Parts: sequence; structure tokens; C-alpha cells
Amino acid sequence: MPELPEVETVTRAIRPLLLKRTFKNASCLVERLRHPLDEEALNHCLAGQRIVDVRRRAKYIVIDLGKNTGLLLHLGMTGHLRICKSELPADKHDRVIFHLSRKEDLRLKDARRFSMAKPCTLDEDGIPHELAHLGPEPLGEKFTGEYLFKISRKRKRPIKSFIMDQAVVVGVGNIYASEALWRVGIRPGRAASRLTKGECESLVAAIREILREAIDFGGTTIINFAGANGEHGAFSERLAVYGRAGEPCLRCPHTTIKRIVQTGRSSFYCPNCQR
DNA sequence: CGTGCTGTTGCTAG
DNA sequence: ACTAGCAACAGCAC
Repeated sequence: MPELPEVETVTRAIRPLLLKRTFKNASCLVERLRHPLDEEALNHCLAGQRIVDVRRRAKYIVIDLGKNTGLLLHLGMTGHLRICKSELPADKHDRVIFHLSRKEDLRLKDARRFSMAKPCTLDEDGIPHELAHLGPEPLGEKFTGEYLFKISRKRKRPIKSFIMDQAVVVGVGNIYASEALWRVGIRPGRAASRLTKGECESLVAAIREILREAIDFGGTTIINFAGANGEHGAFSERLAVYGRAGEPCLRCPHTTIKRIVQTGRSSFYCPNCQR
């Protein structure tokens, strides 16, 4: 489920439920997710520690335990977090159970096992060292049209994969990349270096706009931190191109949305109003 | 039954 | 220096 808006939504939802509570211990129900799980290391990091903050960086969730230590979580493609009573039996795809005080758990469930959960150390800004390589936040001040223009000169890759590169800007996944390009009328396959300054500016504006809207709508799909299975979030009905191959373009209804594959991922665009 | 898709990330080979 | 391709995994639609 997660693109940035979904991760932001989950982070906001679990933050008040976790703040000032204490971890007891963790149990790993599988040997590995994206990386091998180290139950001992998790327990060493978590046991008895109080949660002082819960925040998002890119699509990662950082649970700050103070003293420059924390728990670093990523939901991969299908990860879910929820908080539930400890007495509840584990779901089929529950992978890690973090036991909290007051007989409640934070549980990480993930069918495809692309998630991650590992202890981390934080730099002075509270960011895990593992995330030092990431580009600017799309909603932060550093992500400007000027910046995008500057770093895209001489870059021949398609603009869509360029804005999905986490070293360029974080948090723009497959759905919102297609959506942002539709909004500004740029084809996903255009070489990054062929964007004008003005196009870079409008693209940045569109990315920010769309992510903000999606956050306001609680994400495209709702990740399930509290209860049942994921449902479609309100924003999924607002997607203009993603998943709409063969359907009419919302700007030029006589044209049909096209699907192409770029670096193994589906891209959707309107061949008429995206150039 | 297979086949081909799926919201991510980071490594590898060219 | 840069980029395409792929692997990790499970489930689902056809």
C-alpha cells in the first residue's frame, strides 16, 4: 500500500497511540523480511525503552527511543501496521510483534515480506544513519523547480523513473509519478534533461500538490493499523491516469489513456495532452 | 494449471 | 557517471 501519503497517514495514526509508551520485547515470526530479522538486536534496542517520538522520513517510519536510538520500519509494498491487544492470535501474515506496556502490541503484517524492521542510531537531526543517502523530502523547502532543473541536466533517463529515484527526491512512487506527469502534461518517457526550467517548476508544484491532497485524503489505500483489512482510500477515486488504461482522458475525453512499461513498472499517460 | 501483473528498494552488470 | 534490470515474496485476476 505505501507511497508517501500512506506512510504519512499511518505515522500520524500510530503516533498518539505510541507516544510515551514503553516497549517490552519483540518476537519475530519469520526469519527474514527484506533483510534477516535479528530478534536479539531488536530486543536489545527496544526492551524497556520509552517512545519519545514517531516520525516519517521518505517512506520510512522512525520510532525514536531517545539517546539517539530508534526503531526503523519500512512497509515495502504490502506492509501494514496495527496496534492490538496482545491476547489476539497472530494473523497469517503477521511478521513481527512488538509487545508494548498495557498488554498491547504493535504488529507488522506483510504478505510479500518486502518490509523491514531494524534497530537504528540517529544523527543529530534524528535521522537514522541508514537514510543518509536519501534525497530531499518532496514537501520540504529543498525540493524546488530550480533544484530539479539543475540536477536533471545531462540525465537521459525517462523523467518518470528520474523522479522516482530516491536520491533525486524521496517518496514519489509509481502511482503519484504517473499522476503528477499527467497534471503537467509531460510524457513519462521524456528524457529528464529535456525538461525546461518552467516544466521543472510546474512538475515540482504538481508533485507537492498531489502528495498534499493525497495526505488530506488519507492515502490512496488505507493501511490498516487498527483493524480489518485494507480498503481503498478516498484518493483512489481521484486518480486521473493510474490504472485507467483504455479509459478516456479526463482532460481530452476523445483520447484513451495508454499503458507502457518503463523499467519493469507500469506507466499511464495520455498520448494527446502529455508531450 | 500456468502466466503475468502488483503500491519498494538497493544491488549488479554493462 | 549513469542506467536498465533484477531479486526478494505472496496473492490475485485471467
